[in-house]
Amino acid sequence: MVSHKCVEEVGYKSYLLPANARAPRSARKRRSIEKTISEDDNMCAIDLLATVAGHLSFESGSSIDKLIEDHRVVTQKSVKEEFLEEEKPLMPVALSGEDPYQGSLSPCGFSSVITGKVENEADGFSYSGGSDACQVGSFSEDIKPDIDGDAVVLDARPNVVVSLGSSSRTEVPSNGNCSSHGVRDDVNLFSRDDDENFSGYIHPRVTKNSPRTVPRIGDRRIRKILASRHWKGSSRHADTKPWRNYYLHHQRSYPIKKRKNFDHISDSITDDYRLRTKMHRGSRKGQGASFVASNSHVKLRIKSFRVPELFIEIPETATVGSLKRMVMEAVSTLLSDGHRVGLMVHGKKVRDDNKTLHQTGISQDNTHLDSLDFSLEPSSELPQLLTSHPSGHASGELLPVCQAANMDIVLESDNHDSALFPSDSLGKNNVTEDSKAMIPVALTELASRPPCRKLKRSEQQQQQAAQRRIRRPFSVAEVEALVQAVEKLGTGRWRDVKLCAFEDADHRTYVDLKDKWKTLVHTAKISPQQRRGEPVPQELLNRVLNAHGYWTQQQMQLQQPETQSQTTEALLIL
DNA sequence: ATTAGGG
DNA sequence: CCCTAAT
Repeated sequence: MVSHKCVEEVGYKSYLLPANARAPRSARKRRSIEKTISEDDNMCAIDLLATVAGHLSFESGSSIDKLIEDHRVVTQKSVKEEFLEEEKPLMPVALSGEDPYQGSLSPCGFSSVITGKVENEADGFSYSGGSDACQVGSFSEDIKPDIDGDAVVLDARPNVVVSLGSSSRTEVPSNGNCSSHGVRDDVNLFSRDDDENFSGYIHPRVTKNSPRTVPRIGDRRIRKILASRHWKGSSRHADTKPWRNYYLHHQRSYPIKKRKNFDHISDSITDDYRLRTKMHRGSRKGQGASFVASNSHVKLRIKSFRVPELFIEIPETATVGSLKRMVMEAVSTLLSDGHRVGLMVHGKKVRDDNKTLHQTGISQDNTHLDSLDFSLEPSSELPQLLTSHPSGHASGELLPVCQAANMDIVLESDNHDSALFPSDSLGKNNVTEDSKAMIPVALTELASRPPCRKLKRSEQQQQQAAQRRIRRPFSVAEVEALVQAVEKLGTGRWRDVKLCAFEDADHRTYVDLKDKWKTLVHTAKISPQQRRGEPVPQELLNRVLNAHGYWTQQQMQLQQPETQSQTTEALLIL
């Protein structure tokens, strides 16, 4: 969140000498930006997903390592907002833009639902949210996790599609029109590579000067980093109340636990691989492999992940790109924070984890498979409706959150990589045999294995070494706030800049601000054609240049004895 | 804990 | 963004 509280104090292009504002550090307010959290809890959901997805995707020769490695990998298909009138009071969206400071996003629902669909037709790829694709981004990095032991290497490109359903459904769809006598083996999540990176979205506190274009955020360097870097870090920027963050203006960071995820992928895939190896030798990578049906296994294709009731509040002056990023972050958070998987058969929850699939009615030769639903549920915490006022102060206050827009977010897995799936395996001829299942492990483990097992110490250490904060491009509003703060405070007092303009933006450290200023200065110096990401208004860049020039000069003069007249003169000029 | 600068 | 050295 960007605050402009220092703006009023100084006019445009007015600068203060550094000596003025510097307060003794002892007197400065301290804020604890980072909180500790149980790593295990935090990673439950994503670990689980990693496990599930790992199984599913590996089985079919693809991988979702990219998704797991960074769940921003999403393509948004269509967006439609619907607001429930019955749901009470407040207008869910600040359409007027008059109070852009209160924009927030929060999931309203208690649980999210993953809908498992069993499909056997090639047309199962149809989307539920309409046909007008609206891509907003994805990854393009080629991540190849190295897996020990069986040395399984994945290099497929996951393509995950997230869409906002065109209808607000509160019930778990049961996919009735999908015949279920057979299932394909192409349970896949893979990321569409459209050269647009994602990261969490920071809700702009000020939106009147919003950019006019859909932002393009790209940091190709990430590619290199992701591929080669050995990440280190700790459990910083964790938060046990993920949803609260949305009401706190997305101030928290959600580090991507890459290594951790890889570990789990490795584990699950390794297990899977071993299991499968027993059945079919020689199909290590699964690519193009024609799977031989095996008895008493259920093969499932999870087509969509349903995440109902994400609450999004955003000024109408915000950009489409902003909205997309908000949704993106919401989905990311949903995927990454402590959730467990629930299972429903024909709409009934299956609570007994010890039941066999067969006992539950999940078997290769029945018709229950078409109404098998997986749901994401909060794993431990109480309903994640904790929030706080937009002012960002008192935390833990309860707000009537559920007044809102009722939007469905469907995370649909899809597969367009025909190379991985020979056409004959997609055709109808193999239906019967396909129905006899591959994916032997995934479902079983979903139902029985504790998704979050205790990690060995070595694993934990590895996980801890995987922290990297998600990339959160500065919005124009944030840049504006930063520029104004620096105009006022100078370039050497990032802590004060933080306090002045980003006090409520916990995810923006003074180092971040310093770095951003650095890049801003650079951006301002290069030609517009070379700039990437959401375009920063030239006017802002000019101010960046001005301020930068001024303060660097100021710094010079501080080193060399300065005269009073010089100082005064500088002030007058600026 | 901050600052400054390279990676 | 991360990492480090130096305050």
